[in-house]
Amino acid sequence: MSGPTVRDVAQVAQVSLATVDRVLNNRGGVSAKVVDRVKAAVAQTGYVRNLAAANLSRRRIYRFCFVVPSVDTGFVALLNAALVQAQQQVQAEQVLVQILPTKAFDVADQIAALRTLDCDAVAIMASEAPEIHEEIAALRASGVRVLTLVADLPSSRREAYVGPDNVLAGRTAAEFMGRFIKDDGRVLMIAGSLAARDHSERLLGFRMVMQERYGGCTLLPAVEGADDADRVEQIVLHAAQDQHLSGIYAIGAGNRGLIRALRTLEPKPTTIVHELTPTSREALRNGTFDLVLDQDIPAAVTAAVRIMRDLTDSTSPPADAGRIKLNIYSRENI
Amino acid sequence: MSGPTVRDVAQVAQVSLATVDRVLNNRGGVSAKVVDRVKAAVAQTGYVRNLAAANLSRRRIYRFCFVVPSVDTGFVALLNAALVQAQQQVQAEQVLVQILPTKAFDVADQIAALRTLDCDAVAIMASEAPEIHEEIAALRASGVRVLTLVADLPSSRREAYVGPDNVLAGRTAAEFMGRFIKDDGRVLMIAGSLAARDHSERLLGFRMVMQERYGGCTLLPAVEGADDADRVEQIVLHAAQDQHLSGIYAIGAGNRGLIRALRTLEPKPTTIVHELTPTSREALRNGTFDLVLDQDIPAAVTAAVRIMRDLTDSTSPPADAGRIKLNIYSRENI
DNA sequence: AACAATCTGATTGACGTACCTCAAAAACTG
DNA sequence: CAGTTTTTGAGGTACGTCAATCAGATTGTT
Repeated sequence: MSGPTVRDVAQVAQVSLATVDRVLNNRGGVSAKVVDRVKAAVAQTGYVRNLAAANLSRRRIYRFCFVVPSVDTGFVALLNAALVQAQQQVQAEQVLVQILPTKAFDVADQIAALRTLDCDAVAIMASEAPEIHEEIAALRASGVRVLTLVADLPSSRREAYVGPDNVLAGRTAAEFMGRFIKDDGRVLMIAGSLAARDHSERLLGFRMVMQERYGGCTLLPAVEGADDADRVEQIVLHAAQDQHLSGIYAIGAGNRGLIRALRTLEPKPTTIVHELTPTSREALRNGTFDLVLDQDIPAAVTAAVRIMRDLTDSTSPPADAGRIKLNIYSRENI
Repeated sequence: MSGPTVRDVAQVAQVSLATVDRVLNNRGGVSAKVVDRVKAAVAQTGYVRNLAAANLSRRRIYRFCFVVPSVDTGFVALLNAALVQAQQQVQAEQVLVQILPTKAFDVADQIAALRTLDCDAVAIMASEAPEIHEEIAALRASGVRVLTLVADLPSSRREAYVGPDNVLAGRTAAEFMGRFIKDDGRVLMIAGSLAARDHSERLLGFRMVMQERYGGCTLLPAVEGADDADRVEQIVLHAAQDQHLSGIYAIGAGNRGLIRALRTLEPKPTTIVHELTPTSREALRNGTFDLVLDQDIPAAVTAAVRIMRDLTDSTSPPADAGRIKLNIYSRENI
């Protein structure tokens, strides 16, 4: 009834259980001839390792850690919620997930957090800093698998990145901006920080497509909103005071300020923002925002856990495993 | 090192292993007092059933079946590919997935297929017909769990539906159609079949939003393309021969014909279609199509398998488990 | 031919849960 | 209080794999 087991493979290959085991878990000490015979038997019988039994026997416990900044934005709240949920989902599979909050933008605190780690793999959401790179290298050296989350550190020794393609996100935003705007006017871009790699990549993509295909629009110089609502509000009001704004592309957080500013503008600029939070969802529904680009956070967490497991097992994860899809939300499909 | 086991629970609750087992798998025959004590012990120790061990011990094999029409459209091809992939993914977890192709639109053949079934649960993609409803009822009566895939049969005795919210899909299409069209002109809607529930629901949603918010556009009466390329081509050419078309919403298959027709039209109507297939992807990339709405087929298959497992285990799946997200693709994010 | 080195077989005991039996204990029944 | 029913305990086997040991067989080398 059940699928073929190692016993069946052994029988077909005409070898002992021990030998099959040696081949399957490549423990070595088996002649090439026999290896081939066993592999052929695996193919012939259609044997697939019973994961449940394997994990049980191995009694492996995966210990994973997520290092995330603790700031009060909807995005981080969603991320934490997704992490807690993942925690519960995987605990039945002997996977322990630890969440380690760090002070945002505080490199020293992040380093300290990384030093306390005791786990098989860690996913880091951190800013770009040489010290962080060094710490990642140290972790790797001590056998911990490291991946970056949401914001990549490509030049570090991290082994994988889980998050969206931010250039593509920017390009997509531009494509819709260009099609939504009827009058060719001025477009304002607000980033959280130009030093944040994810933000600058989005800007880059946005600019590329706007210039390529929607040259009628005038791109104002990009401004930093520091993910702060008040700051964002001021920026928008200032940019709109002299002349009409046709479009706003808000890359970082601080959407509450953006909404406040938009209430005073008439006609309302076409507004595209990132991350589907309760705030942006409501703004989308009532027409304040025209489009929300969202990285699917639960999907990212799931992907991260899966990659961590693959890395820990030393089975290289699929190349595109970390690419998180970009979700596009209009007022109709939230 | 490892998490708490039944043994720990038994010790804390001051009962035997057998009693813990009776409580955990509610086999009955345990006094209320003791049940409470065991449950408290579970809570106290933080015991979580080790799924690997449980499945292993149970040696449960799930046998699931997908009944899908075998027509030569990109969508069905993608569905089959997703099914084959799912097949491989879950076989390590002792889940056997069988794929049963049926002749499309041939109710007798579909009935015959359903009669041959021997499995725990089945996902059906079938047309609406009283005989199918009866057959579903018969399956349910014999203990098979039944769910519908992609196209729902809400009035049947199916226990779940996996697929997108098609009204919402139509509404979303309309939202983007309205925003993309600059001149308020005539919009053509092509369905595969008006009798197909998914298609008619999309039409409904599309019409609602167009009339509600984009009243400037004129909606032509919906036409049936029968998922056939030549037929679709004729429809478009005919609709465009007298007067300019501003927009086309293509609901079913037959996109190759649509592309052929669009080549002859100048200026090109804003075109929104369903399903991201190699054909539609290419058309999106080169600007022939403006937007593609896609139901994530792999996600649907995964969701279906998960629901089948939940149903088979008699643990009711989450209410929204079958709702498949609608993916929106522009030329930039494919 | 003797020796080492390499390969292979046979066997065993976990891992944590499910499921079953049999007997003993406790709780009711009249 | 004897008899019945319900509740609990003790113990075993099985699931498929991993990991380890030890003995035996097959090679290759001098």
